[in-house]
Amino acid sequence: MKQKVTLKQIAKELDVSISTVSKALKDSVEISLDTRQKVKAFAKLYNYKPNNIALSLKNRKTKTIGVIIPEIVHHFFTTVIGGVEKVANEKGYNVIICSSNNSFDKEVINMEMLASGSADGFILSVAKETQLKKDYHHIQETMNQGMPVVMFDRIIDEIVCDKVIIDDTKGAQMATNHLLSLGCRRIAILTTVDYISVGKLRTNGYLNALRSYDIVHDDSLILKIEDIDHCEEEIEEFLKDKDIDAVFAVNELFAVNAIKVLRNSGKNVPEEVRVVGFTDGILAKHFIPSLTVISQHGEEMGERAATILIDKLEGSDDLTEEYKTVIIDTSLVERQSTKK
Amino acid sequence: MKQKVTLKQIAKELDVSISTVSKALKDSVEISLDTRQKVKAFAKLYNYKPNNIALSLKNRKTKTIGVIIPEIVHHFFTTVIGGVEKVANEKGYNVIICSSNNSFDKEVINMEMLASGSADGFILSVAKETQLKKDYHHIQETMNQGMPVVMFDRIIDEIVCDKVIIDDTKGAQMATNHLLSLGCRRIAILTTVDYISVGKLRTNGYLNALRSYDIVHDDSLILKIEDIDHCEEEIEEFLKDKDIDAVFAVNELFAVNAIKVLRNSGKNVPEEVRVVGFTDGILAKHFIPSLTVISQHGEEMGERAATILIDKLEGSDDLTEEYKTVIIDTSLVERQSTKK
DNA sequence: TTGTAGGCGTTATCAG
DNA sequence: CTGATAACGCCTACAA
Repeated sequence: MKQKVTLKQIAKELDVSISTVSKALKDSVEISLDTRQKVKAFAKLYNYKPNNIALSLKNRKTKTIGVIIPEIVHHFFTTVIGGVEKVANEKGYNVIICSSNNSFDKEVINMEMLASGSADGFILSVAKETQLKKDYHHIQETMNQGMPVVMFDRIIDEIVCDKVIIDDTKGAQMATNHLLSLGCRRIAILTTVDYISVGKLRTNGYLNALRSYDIVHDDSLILKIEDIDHCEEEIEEFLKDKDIDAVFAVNELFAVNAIKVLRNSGKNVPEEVRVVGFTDGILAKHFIPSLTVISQHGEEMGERAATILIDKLEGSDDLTEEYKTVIIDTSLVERQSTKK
Repeated sequence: MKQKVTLKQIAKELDVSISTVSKALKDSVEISLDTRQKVKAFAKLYNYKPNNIALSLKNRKTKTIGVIIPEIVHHFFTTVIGGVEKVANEKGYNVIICSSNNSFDKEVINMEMLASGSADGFILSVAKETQLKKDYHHIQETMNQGMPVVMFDRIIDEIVCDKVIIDDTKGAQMATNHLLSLGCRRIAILTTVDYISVGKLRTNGYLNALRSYDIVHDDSLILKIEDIDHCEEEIEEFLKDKDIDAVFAVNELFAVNAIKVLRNSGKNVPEEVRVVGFTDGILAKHFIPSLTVISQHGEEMGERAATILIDKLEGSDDLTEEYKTVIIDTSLVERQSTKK
């Protein structure tokens, strides 16, 4: 079992110095054509590849991006990762992905681990627990150490850094407006508890839309779901005997469960109740009826985040004190769940 | 913007030598209690963290596992990753994930990139293209360089290494048997083209099951789908006017589309046609009717793969020439799509 | 045209 | 008890 070949070994075999080999491999004119060819042939033969670790140490950069997300088994996040990977690979960067599993502690551990030499910068969507706990020292610290951080989707207002988000409020407003424009007036919303930033914003969008139609919102039509694992029960309880003509759900799962519950109680979607969801995932596309949703364009988010991060990484270190917040457009994808 | 603190800096500040600092931080008895405390206090204050890169270089290992999968936006694979991350993190390993996007070239590039210093070993599920092309030099090479590789799910028989798979044949047989035991006799199969290893195996399982019931298989009931993006059309064309009482689909998407097509042509699932899928994902759980499927226990696969890899990484380098193939049990998850 | 030396951050060995 | 030195693999300025 042969080990990896190093410059040193090649040098010894060829009886030249290490730096000669190094230069020859870079086609430096300092080295005679003859030696160059000899070295390169030898290197190819032994399948020489420079050791990334050594390069990282020398150059004080790893050429890898750390991505930390709340859940890896989640279509939206993997879509974003797809976007990140795409531009990262184009620009010669590696991507390390860690999931915090929505745990504050795991987020901190992962971040510190990657920050101590494994990554040059971060793309981050914070854990639920972090949003609840409001403890952001780990993020602040890695930024203080000079590593750029780009947050996306679940961001933290108090932290000053680059951000890529969608306008959740506007998206929710768009969704609700769509229902209103179809004539719906008693629109229920299935949302999350307030400490989830995106849930709160989407609730606000819903309220805005109602207001713009001069409708006074009815608190009994608002369900803030605490436990996503038991959302079906919560939704069932909530929708029971409720007089509504539409549902706006802040994610796919809530939307699908709403349809299920409605159907079980004899109400058809979209004929009697229209449903709009948020996030354009697998379920939305393949469910019957297929779901009208607000698409977040996850891949684009990932691409933008990666572009910003890499620009910062490669830009002159001086003018880095500018932070931008990019807002990705959402769009309404009309499908069967709101058809006439 | 303060930079990361190094031993050197601490040493200078405290006016001691680098090695004293290093030892003090490790609580070496060589160092006086006094100095130890001083150093540690200072280190804490400046939030010193040893630089992973330097450690990697020194120790000749990175403590990270490279995972290469065909698609990141895929529930099964992310489930597996979840399992890998779980045991990796427990054992102090990092996980780098790269997707090959089912491209041979990207698989090679990613593998070489990670192999040249970024990872100590690999967990790999090969790209479609690689299976088609049958070019495995990159895998063989990284193994030759002494890096262990564990393959899972989409494996390559010709490569000798550790493997974690399910018994696809048996799983498919179980699925088909279930349909047969319910009295179905004209069972269609929606499968993939043969070069996808798992597709072929599942087809075999289907055939085995029929054989065990002394049923001669009917080629007109076998659809090998080429283009997964247009599977709905293919399925529609195929099922049109077909006299069947059950469908076995080798993945969720095929199953869901089958149900859709059947319903559109006026056949109810499960009343008139029963459907079984493979892979227990989001769709299976939430579709209406919910899908009876063969569960692959992805998380467990990931855990096993990671355990095997880490054992190999940490085991004595001598007795590494043993390779095992772990077969994870599949199980039938009964849901509505096969209910009476 | 080639080689030497120093350094990236750390640890281990050995000398003081 | 403390410190100097070498080494991990690579690169580069500066000799020779």
